[in-house]
Amino acid sequence: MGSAHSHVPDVPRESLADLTARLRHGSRRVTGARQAILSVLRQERRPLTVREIREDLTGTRCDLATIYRSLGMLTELGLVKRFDFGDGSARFELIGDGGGSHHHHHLVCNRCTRIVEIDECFPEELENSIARQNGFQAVTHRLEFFGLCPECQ
Amino acid sequence: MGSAHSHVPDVPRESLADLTARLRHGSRRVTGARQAILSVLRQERRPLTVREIREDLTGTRCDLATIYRSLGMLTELGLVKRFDFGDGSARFELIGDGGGSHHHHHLVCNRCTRIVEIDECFPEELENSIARQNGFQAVTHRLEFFGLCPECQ
DNA sequence: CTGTTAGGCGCAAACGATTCGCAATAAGGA
DNA sequence: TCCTTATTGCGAATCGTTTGCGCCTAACAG
Repeated sequence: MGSAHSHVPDVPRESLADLTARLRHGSRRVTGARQAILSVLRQERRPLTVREIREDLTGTRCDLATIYRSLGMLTELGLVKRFDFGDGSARFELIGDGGGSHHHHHLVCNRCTRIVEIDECFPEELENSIARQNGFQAVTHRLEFFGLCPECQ
Repeated sequence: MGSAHSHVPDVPRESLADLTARLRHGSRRVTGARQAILSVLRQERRPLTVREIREDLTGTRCDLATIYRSLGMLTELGLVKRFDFGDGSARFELIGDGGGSHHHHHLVCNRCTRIVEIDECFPEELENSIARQNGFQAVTHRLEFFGLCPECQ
């Protein structure tokens, strides 16, 4: 399996330029803070808390409120997705461009909070069936897995 | 206290007496506040926020801190389960005794927050496979559905 | 029934995450 | 470069939840 520490840039990641282009496209200003935040999210490809993001900011010092506001805006623009692991703080992850594998879930270690991205998903047919049975529309789901990672067992 | 002969609705619900017995069994005191809280949870068979619980308390006035502490204790004892719908406030639901309706999920309306209990679950084999693939142990999941209920469409 | 006592309770203050108001600042276009 | 206005920083405000601390009372022995 992929090593844990060394960053594995084998996955196509959008360049910062592309990201800021998407910002402009959303008629938002490309500010230092936003570039810095995007840069952090782009390097760590996993959901980060606001505090983690701030600590990862190199050089650019940035107010928490600004990070919150930026993440809110980036989420609205669809550049970022918000996850909730139930520990009281939201996490934010950069989601790839265009049609790609947007939707995914996570497997979180209960002890060390190591996070693994999971591609398996709740069966679509079953979800549709649930929606139909209850007369609901536009049904989505929130799904996360928790357990003990190999190192913590 | 010897109530409960009025027409208690449908689904088999543990009596308050049974519940308090379980409290005693956990060597916890059976106080007025706890009985009141259990009573509320027993009537509304859905995850309730702390604020909802307090508003549903009839007669017994009860401090928020007490409700939080009681729910924490009841959760530890396994009488209550905590759910998180990602709206910032935790919900608590009474879970039946022994073999009953333990594990289940919810379908929540995005507009009116109406909640439907869902019995369908993430396929166990798939979950095991995910655990195995990643070397995790004791894997569980958190799964909730969101959509628009019939009335809100 | 009464006294003892440790677990519970109410209240207020503390907390951590997130949001808001407002004046100062800096993108981006003219 | 100048101007307009989105954005930032800072402090204060919110919100849900937790905690410290005396007072109170359920549980139990006598």
